[in-house]
Amino acid sequence: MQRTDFSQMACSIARTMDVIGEPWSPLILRDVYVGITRFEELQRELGISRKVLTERLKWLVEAEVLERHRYSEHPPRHEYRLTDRGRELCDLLTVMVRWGDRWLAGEAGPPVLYRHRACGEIAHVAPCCSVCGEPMHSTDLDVEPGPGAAAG
Amino acid sequence: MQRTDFSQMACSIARTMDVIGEPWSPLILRDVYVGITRFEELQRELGISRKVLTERLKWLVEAEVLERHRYSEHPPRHEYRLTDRGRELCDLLTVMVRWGDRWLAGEAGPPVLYRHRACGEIAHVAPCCSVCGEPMHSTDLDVEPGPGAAAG
DNA sequence: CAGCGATAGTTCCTCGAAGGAACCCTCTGA
DNA sequence: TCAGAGGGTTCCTTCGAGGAACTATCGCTG
Repeated sequence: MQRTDFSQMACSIARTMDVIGEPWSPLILRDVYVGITRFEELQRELGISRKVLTERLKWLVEAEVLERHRYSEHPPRHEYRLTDRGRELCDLLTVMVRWGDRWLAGEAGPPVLYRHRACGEIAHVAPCCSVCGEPMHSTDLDVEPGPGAAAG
Repeated sequence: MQRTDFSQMACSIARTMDVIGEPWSPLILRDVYVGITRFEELQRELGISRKVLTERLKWLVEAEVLERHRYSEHPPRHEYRLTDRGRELCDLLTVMVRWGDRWLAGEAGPPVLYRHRACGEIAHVAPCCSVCGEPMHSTDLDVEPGPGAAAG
């Protein structure tokens, strides 16, 4: 996709960006998430070039974020579905939404609102600590080498 | 940067990807976050082309995610710092890390561990509801049009 | 059974962005 | 006065994005 190979870097940000490191992929995932699952629909909705859409879908299927599912044999028809991996990527999308809403939405306000089914309220996502449950921001973290760190 | 203009779309994912929708920007932010703040350092650390680094830094400064700060008059020397906007983008990076750790780290395990300063434990970020505090995944959400939705 | 439309791509062409190497300028310290 | 670091800029090549046109299969309708 891009010239540099980010997938081999010892960094989970780089490896994630290797999968969705251009703007169309997250938008494709968003659309699949809301039920726009077919090639033609996606192309119309996004206004993406058919060529690029073909490439991205192939890439996302290879990355096991989407799967291509045949829903009709005659004629052969496909739809794209989120895998578990893909569904968890959508959590990342909700965090993107939050940042975009906060810093880029401007006067008009957020284009979309999210209602948390569990509590019934309009809400946004907040980053919390998996251990203690308290808010967890990048400024609250200390970084340490992990088992997969490059040999030093 | 890319040919299509994502900044004008009525979607906070698109607008966010307009800012960091290629792999280098998140890596630059990560480095600035951990204290690698100068052009030469960044270039060496990332292995990025000087030309592309120049472009990305300019772009991130324009997007008000970084600011260029002169720390020496004679000779003129600069460092790049995170703005508030940028610091909040780092929260997004921690979520990317989490996904990458989970799905792309493989046998070796995560390259980096994060210790939550508040509780002292190695932890990862978990998406929670800003209202009720319970876990909030993309599958727990209902989507509604917001004030900034395109006229329909 | 001819023609049309929907689905799902593929091919071709052009232009801009990525990568890399080389070059430039300023200032400092030996 | 010359090497070296900091911080870029310029130039060249190649690859990917975007867009338009083309292909192929099947179902429906007149």
